[in-house]
Amino acid sequence: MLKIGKFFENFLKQDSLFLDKSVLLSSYVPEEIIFREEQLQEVANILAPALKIEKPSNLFIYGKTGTGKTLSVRYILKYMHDTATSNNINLKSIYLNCKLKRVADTEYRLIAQLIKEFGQEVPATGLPTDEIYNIFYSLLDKEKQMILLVLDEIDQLAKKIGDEILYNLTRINSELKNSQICLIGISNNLVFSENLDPRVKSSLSEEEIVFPPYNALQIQDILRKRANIAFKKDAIEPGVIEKCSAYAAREHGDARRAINLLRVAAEIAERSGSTIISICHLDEAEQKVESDKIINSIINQPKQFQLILYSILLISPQKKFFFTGEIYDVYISLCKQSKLNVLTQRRVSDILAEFDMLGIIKAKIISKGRYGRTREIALSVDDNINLKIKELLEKSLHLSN
DNA sequence: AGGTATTCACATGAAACTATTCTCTGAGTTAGG
DNA sequence: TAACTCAGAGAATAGTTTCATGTGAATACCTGT
Repeated sequence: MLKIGKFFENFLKQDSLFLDKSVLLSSYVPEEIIFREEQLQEVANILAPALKIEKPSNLFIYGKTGTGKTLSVRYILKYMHDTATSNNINLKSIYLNCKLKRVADTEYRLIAQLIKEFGQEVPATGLPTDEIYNIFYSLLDKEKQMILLVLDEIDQLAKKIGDEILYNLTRINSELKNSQICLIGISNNLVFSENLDPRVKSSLSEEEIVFPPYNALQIQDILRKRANIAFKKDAIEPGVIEKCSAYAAREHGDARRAINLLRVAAEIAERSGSTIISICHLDEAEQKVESDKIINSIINQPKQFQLILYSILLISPQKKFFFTGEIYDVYISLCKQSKLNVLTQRRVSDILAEFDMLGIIKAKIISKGRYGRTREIALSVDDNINLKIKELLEKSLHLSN
């Protein structure tokens, strides 16, 4: 029996730290949600009329990432759904995440996705948008029903394609005879509705609820609660939970991040054969989470993006800050070398802005007075990740030296 | 010295273009009656 | 004549280019002392 065989043997023998890993995944909905009783009650109050097929007020929920918005809504919807089915009420709830690429990030696709929820398929392209609307309307109006439509990360949708679609959605009700639809918007962006068309704003946010961030103590409790279900007893070294929540609280009370961190730490601990999750595993996890996030976002980028990033990496050892023009020059020569076609500076500028959004670089727009205005760019990852990325890019772009 | 005006090197916006994928429609073609 | 094929028109979308306009402050250029 060879090494690998032995490895699997050991793997089987070694008992897992986990009792139930799914508890630490973001899809998990806990039995009870702590520190959100108030908000839950409010949401419930607002949506309750739906059970009597009376249209509830449209609802708008704000809060930063990891404050339990999505979780709470899903929780409420689940209970409403249960109540509805046991009382034979025709209530349907649809949850859509508007950020998901190729699912609900355009007007056409959003409606197409809704149609799909009603069990019909429409082609992904080829039909005019109003045709899609018509199909949707007739589908909706076939029977008397109440529909709760949850649009998660609705700010992304509005940012990308404008607020016209939201206006259309709010007006659906006046087109329908039998059904009624209630919109529940969820947004990470606290000022999102400020720059919305006033008509949309008033009808969309008839009710508003804000989810405040958790503080470090609350995150600790949340983590403990999950950890109790997820891990065996005494699998966690004291102090780990505290530190984990401190990481998350430092951001802005992002509970999802904290839970994720804990899961990764546990995985690392398990892989290293440890029977306990210790602080050092947590530190390692933090690094891994960070670098995974960045590396993942890079390998999914198209070639041109990668080439531009590679240009940045080429300059970066030489100085701390550099400017759009410098990167563009390097980029052009790289393009010539690898005979890719050259993008305009306009485009490169946009791509740099996207890198900034992704957190790969830190860009600040500065004015150098007589010498123009530009982005002052610095890499925001540390050197060892940096090297990894560079290797990765060289491989994927087939270039060396 | 102090105050304006210029000027650079991009940023930012809007519109238009390109290529790809897909539907729908109607003309032309084919096979069977 | 019904069924089939296939090209062409029209849509949606992503990625890009073209054209146009905006911008903050270091410098150049005045001005009056």
